[in-house]
Amino acid sequence: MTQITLTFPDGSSRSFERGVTAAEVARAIAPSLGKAAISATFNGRHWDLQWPITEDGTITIHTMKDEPQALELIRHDFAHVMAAAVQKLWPDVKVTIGPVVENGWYYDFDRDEPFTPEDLALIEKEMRAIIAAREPVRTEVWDRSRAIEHYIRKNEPFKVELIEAIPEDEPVRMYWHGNWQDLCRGPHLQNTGQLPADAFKLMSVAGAYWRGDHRNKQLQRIYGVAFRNRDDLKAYLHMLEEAAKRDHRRLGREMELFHLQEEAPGMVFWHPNGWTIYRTLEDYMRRRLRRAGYQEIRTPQVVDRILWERSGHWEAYRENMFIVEVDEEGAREKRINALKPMNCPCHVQVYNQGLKSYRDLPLRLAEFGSCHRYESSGSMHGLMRVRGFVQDDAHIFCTEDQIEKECADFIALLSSVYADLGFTKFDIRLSTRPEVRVGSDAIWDKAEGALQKAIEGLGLPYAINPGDGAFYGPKLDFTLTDAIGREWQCGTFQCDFNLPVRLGAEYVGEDGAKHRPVMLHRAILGSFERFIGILIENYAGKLPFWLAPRQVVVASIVSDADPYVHEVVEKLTQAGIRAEADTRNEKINYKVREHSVGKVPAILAIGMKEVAERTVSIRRLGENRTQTVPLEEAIAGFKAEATPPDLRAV
RNA sequence: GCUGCCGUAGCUCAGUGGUAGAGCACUCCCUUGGUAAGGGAGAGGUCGAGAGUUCAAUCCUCUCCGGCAGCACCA
Repeated sequence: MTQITLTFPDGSSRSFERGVTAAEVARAIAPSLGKAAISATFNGRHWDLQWPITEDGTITIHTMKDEPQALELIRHDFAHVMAAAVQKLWPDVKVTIGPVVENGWYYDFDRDEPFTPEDLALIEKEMRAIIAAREPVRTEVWDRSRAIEHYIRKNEPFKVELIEAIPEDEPVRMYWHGNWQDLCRGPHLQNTGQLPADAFKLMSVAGAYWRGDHRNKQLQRIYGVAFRNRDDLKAYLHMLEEAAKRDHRRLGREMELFHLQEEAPGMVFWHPNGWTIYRTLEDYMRRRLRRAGYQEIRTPQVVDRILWERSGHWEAYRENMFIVEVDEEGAREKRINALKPMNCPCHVQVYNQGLKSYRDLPLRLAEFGSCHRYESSGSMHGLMRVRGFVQDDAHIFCTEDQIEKECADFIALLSSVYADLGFTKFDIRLSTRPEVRVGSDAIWDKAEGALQKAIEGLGLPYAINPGDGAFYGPKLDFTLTDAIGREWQCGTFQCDFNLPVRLGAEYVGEDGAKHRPVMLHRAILGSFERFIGILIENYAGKLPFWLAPRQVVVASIVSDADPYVHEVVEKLTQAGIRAEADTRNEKINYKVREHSVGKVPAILAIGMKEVAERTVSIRRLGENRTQTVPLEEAIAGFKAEATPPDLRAV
């Protein structure tokens, strides 16, 4: 018949005429809901209020209170309103796509002239005008050929391409915001007046390739952010400022950790403070690896191209390698070497020395391997992406049957290391066989199964990325979440069926015959440089005591206290604490401020009272109260705190 | 690598077709001060590099180097 039954979230249901719109349903429930409604979810799909409903189903009416739906609509409508504003200001600009992204949206335009910051201000003004005009939003389904013709006539080639890519069985939908029309899946608000004119901001313009492919035309992408109200926008902008304050490039300078300069782009100059963090972390990792059954090795930085040809890197990776030519007078021929971009081929060389027995497996070779990669200029970023870096690398040579155990042990180690370094949440992603690959299906089955069983055996959740494995084997990626919710892929565990073949790695099995070992590439931190960048940002520079480069500064309040200050520093130093004296001719306020800015975890202020009582007055970073304790007690406390987590008594 | 923006004192930034300025930091002096900047004085720059236009370029143009944002890349 012409009646349909709609079921509501509370389980109740009502019948409506076929073709009823969600807007009408909302009004039927309550006039107030009719006014507040912005969209509806019908049978699991987020949809416009104005779209006719023609079948039974479950329906949820959304209002601005439903944050996810409200934000999706707001941001999506803003994308359209922005595009409308741009075409109003510059009618010959071609439109492409404008999706909702985290915190806002972007829209890609094709325009010869670049958009300037002044243009952004103009666009924002025009957008406000469109919002103020309360332009109605409407939608229609168009015949495919009509839509294509329409866009050919309007000279919008990108839209034509988009329509052509829509699957045949999907409708081609058009939306209008006032007179401005766009191809769009929806859903949208009822009118532009529903947009919060004071809760959006255009952030930046940047180049972006059409459909993300660098062979395509580069478009101009305008990014905007939008929220439900002004306060949310302000909170977001404030969060951005806070994030900028914990930028490791800025903190690296303020805390005198490292610097970068033109003559060595992407290569880190570590200063004493930064290098202290680095070595503390390296010492920690060395202990953890040794206890986990790894043997540390060291292999050459500069290696003849012949080895890279044999490993296959020369062919596949040459563009990204630093090439070293020796221009020796009288040399018969010029040898071409490369700075190693990775350690694995060298590790196979170590493995290949001497005949290996199955009794030697698994053999775990670790190296804090210094690598160089010629990263493209645009991709470098502080410590996070550099050209010279050191990996906490190791390769495990094992049999196929040992993969699962090695994988499980690795994940346990990684999890414990992350926890020690302050990261309790991490995700695992399993990448399985790609179309182009080496190795038999049997070995892929076995390896993928081993990885899967290892994770499941530990009871950990994981996601699968089908087809995303390397050509040489399946892999696990480990992504940790930092203090402000950002995710960083650091750890990796990769099976490799290729390199042992290419470089001729073998072992003698129980049967007396020669076999290929499987090679497992694995890293926990990834690179020391990047991981230290992540640590700095995670802790906003306030590193845990054991990692802090300067753990204690002892500051005199009056110069008569200087001898005692030096005595305190000496005692702390003897106890293994990284302590410094500050006996400068400055007031204690000045010293406290400076060392607080420098993120020193503990400042000891010494006046004549402390000298007389042989105590110290401790001020901890971030606290503005002090505690006066006997010197020996303070030293014992700091000593305990300075102990790395893996060396603490349980 | 691509698009856009940027490069002036150690840092953060202002500024002008006639060879430069602030705050902080630095040095010295005064000050010995009890928990986030005490006061005064001084020193400090080939205005990223090169070429061009001009009587004259830090400023305008071009090339290069580096940085920032995004895109692409990260085997």
